[in-house]
Amino acid sequence: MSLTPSTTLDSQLTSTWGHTNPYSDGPLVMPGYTSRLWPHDSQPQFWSKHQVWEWLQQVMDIHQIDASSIPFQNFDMDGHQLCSLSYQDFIHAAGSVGHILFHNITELKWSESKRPIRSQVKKHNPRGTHLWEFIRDILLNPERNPGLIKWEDRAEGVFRFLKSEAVAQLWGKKKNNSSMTYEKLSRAMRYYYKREILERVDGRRLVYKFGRNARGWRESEK
DNA sequence: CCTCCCTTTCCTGTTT
DNA sequence: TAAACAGGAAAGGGAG
Repeated sequence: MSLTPSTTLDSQLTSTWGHTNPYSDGPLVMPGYTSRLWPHDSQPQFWSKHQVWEWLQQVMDIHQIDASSIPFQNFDMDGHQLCSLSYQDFIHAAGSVGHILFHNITELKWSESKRPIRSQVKKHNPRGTHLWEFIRDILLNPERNPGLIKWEDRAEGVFRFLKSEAVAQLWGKKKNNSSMTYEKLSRAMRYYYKREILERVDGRRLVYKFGRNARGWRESEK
């Protein structure tokens, strides 16, 4: 087996991710999906902006609501700000979805005071983020992931891998598998065609398109 | 212990 | 020629 020299990948990842502690500042590899939690993870008032965004994605997924239903930019705030919003604030920010969000965050605040470690965000997807969700989250965090994957057609959900091996290494890191390669990652991607999580894009290398069963990637409506 | 689901690994062949 | 793409086959492994 021949692999691209790891030094190349290391430098790609290092330049992309820097040396920040992945558990301290809006990690892409989400703490809620890994086995170890730290106390603040379950306390909404201590969430970072990224964690608020992560929570939004989760609630939308759980309720099978498309991400285009609410303007995510209205929730560009940290956990402290989120927790201070009134019911009316939620309705103003998210319309009919507002009451679902308000209910959810209220429950989280409540349950936190009784079972500090468990939160409902964690319960939903204990097996961890699936590959397509991992890819989606990279795409939705351009400021944290410059140059890994890029939208080709934002509205249609078409995207292209720019640093395929770097993404594979990152995926491997999340799965604690240092031997992950794009070759193997792409096989998993191809299985998504049948499930219509991805649609085939012919003739364009490293290009994929989200399918009807992929949720949470659409641009927010204005 | 078993089953289900989602990969992961490996492979052979094809295409760009 | 190297890198991607195509899928079959089978193993891995976590969750229930």
